[in-house]
Amino acid sequence: MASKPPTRKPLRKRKRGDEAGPPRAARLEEVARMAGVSPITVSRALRNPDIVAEETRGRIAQAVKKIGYVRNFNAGALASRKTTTIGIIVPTIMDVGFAEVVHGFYDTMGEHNYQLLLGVSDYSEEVEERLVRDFLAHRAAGLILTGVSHGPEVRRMLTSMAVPTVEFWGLSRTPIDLCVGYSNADAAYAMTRHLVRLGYKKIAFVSPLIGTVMRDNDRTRDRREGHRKALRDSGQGIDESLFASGRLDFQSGANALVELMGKRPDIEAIFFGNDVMAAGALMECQKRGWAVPDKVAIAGFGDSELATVVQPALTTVRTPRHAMGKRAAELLLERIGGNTKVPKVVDMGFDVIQRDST
Amino acid sequence: MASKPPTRKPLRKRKRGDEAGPPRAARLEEVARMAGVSPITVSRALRNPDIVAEETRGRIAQAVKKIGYVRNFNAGALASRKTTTIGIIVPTIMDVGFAEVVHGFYDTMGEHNYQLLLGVSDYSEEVEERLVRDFLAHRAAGLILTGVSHGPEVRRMLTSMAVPTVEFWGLSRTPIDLCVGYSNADAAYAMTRHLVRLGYKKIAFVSPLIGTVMRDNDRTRDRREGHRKALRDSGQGIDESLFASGRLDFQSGANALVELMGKRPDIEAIFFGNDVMAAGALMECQKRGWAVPDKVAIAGFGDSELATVVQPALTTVRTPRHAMGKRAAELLLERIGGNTKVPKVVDMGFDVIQRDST
DNA sequence: TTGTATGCGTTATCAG
DNA sequence: CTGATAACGCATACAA
Repeated sequence: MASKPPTRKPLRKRKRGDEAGPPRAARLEEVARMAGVSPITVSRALRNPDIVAEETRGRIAQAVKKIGYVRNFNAGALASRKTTTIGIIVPTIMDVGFAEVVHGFYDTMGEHNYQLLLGVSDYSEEVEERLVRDFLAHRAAGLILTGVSHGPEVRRMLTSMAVPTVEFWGLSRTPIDLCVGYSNADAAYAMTRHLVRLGYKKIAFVSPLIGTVMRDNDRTRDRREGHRKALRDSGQGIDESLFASGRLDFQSGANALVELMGKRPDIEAIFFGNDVMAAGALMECQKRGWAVPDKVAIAGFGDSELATVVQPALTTVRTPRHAMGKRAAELLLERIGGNTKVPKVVDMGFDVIQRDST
Repeated sequence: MASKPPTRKPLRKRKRGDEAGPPRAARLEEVARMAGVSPITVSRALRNPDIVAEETRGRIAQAVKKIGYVRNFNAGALASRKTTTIGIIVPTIMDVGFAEVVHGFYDTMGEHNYQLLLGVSDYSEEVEERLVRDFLAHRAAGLILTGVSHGPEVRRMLTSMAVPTVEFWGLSRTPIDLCVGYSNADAAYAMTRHLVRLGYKKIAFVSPLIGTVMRDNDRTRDRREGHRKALRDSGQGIDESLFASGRLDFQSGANALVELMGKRPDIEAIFFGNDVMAAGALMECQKRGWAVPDKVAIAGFGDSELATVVQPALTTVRTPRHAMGKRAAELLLERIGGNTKVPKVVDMGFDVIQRDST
């Protein structure tokens, strides 16, 4: 009995999915058959049309449309070990500040045909770690993280898997990979110095608290510390009764105002760590007929749209939210493209905006 | 020469990735080897721990940790033809309304270990179609779309690929698959009837416009039509000079107020199609010393946080944003789970909230 | 410019 | 409860 050449096609025993089941999506092969080419040519026509003859491309396009073929990124990712998926993690999307960064980031990445996996950490490092793990399971081409403080496991995973990563909204001396933001401490410092220059003496500070279990975070802490340093550098002592905190919303801003003025009527200015709280306080002043800035000056942080609408317009710190997102995208794209000479830490700066509330 | 049994492992010619290249992520096989089991057992231990012996599971967990193994969803998706990825498309994330729906949706889906692909359409059907195609390429397990008006190709793709889909923020008589929302027309109708009941006669309406090229959308149109119908049903004629429109932001709300009152000083109430514009108008009234609601009453739409903070508090329509997102998630989960008896259209209702601005 | 052979890392299926 | 085998649908490497 003559030995046969090794069987090349081990006759598919068609075990899977050949019965009823859900309608199976079309494959490259079917498009190829209809267009009279090989699957790899279809693959090429879809990913890089230029390298396929125009006439061939036309037949393929027709077949694709007729069959209603939709690419399978999962199969592609497996074969190429590449994805066009980016993971971004923010503490919340209910804060327009984060939404604005996501927006800036999204626009730029979208132009380059990347898709965005959105993760919301609710200010929890534990949740963040789970999200990072999930995104890595998707083999995300890159990751964007909020802030510069992350769990050790997050850092380990990202480093060991060598995933391009950008941390935003802060400046880190030891970024996981890349970092784009501004110094929250310097920004708050600048505002307090500004208030001192305007002649205010008793300057209170209100820290916004967030999360389901109310707490602050690295950015908020940095702002408070910047404020304290400014007071010291201005020769003013630190008076703990001039510090308050509250949930990051309008009502808590109003409450903080009332609480502070209640126990320290000599307060001349209040610096809120967030525009929303400052706006809440401003409206409370209006209700009570307290003159701003004559009875008490009010400053915010963030320069949200509110700031120019409230009466009087709010003095605040403008942070580069949209620009941060955009820059993060640009850096990430460079990094994914293999450029190793991108700057590790990018300082986007900030501006103190003097308006009528101080 | 004795015939050998058929070679099972056709000696991998190790063509790919065996040289330098980036650090290759660990595979199931390596974990399996270290734990002394087969890869499929590791796979099972990771996906469904209960069906693996506790002792085995322990060894596997150890190996996973030591190696730093991270699952590969792409390979898993290919093999199982399933993903835990959901695509959600909203017109923008800068509007807290959409952010709130996403939030409600995200929380519920997150609990069930789904990941979210975020798409922003910028109110464009063309962009929406591209996003749907991308999400289908990811083989998303389900899709969430804003509104009930979509391009024909979107409907075709989703139907032919039989992807569980929920349209939210509207009620459709012919949903692509499922639909959860409320009637914008009825909601606006209810508000205008309410204003009429309060005794207002000349009631203006302001339509918010959105997108990079300013335009309205099905939801905004429905609100305006609801308002018109309410006027007709109240025996009032339609006076086109009582209609205005403007970009959806504070300033445009203020502008619309000024414009309307300028040309029609007899206006008694203005119904804004969005709270943000209404709040802008309210603040403008304050600046100008116009009494609200005595000189002019103001109503909004959406019941955003602002509504209770502005002075006077804003009469508005409360829409079930968070609940819509949550319900959409629940429906989608049922649908993905194979439940075919879920309701196709879910009406979440709305509430007219009477406050001090009317 | 197009095609052939092969592997990507996992899971469904069936057998034990 | 665990394992052997065969897909899953596509893209890389190389050849033509």
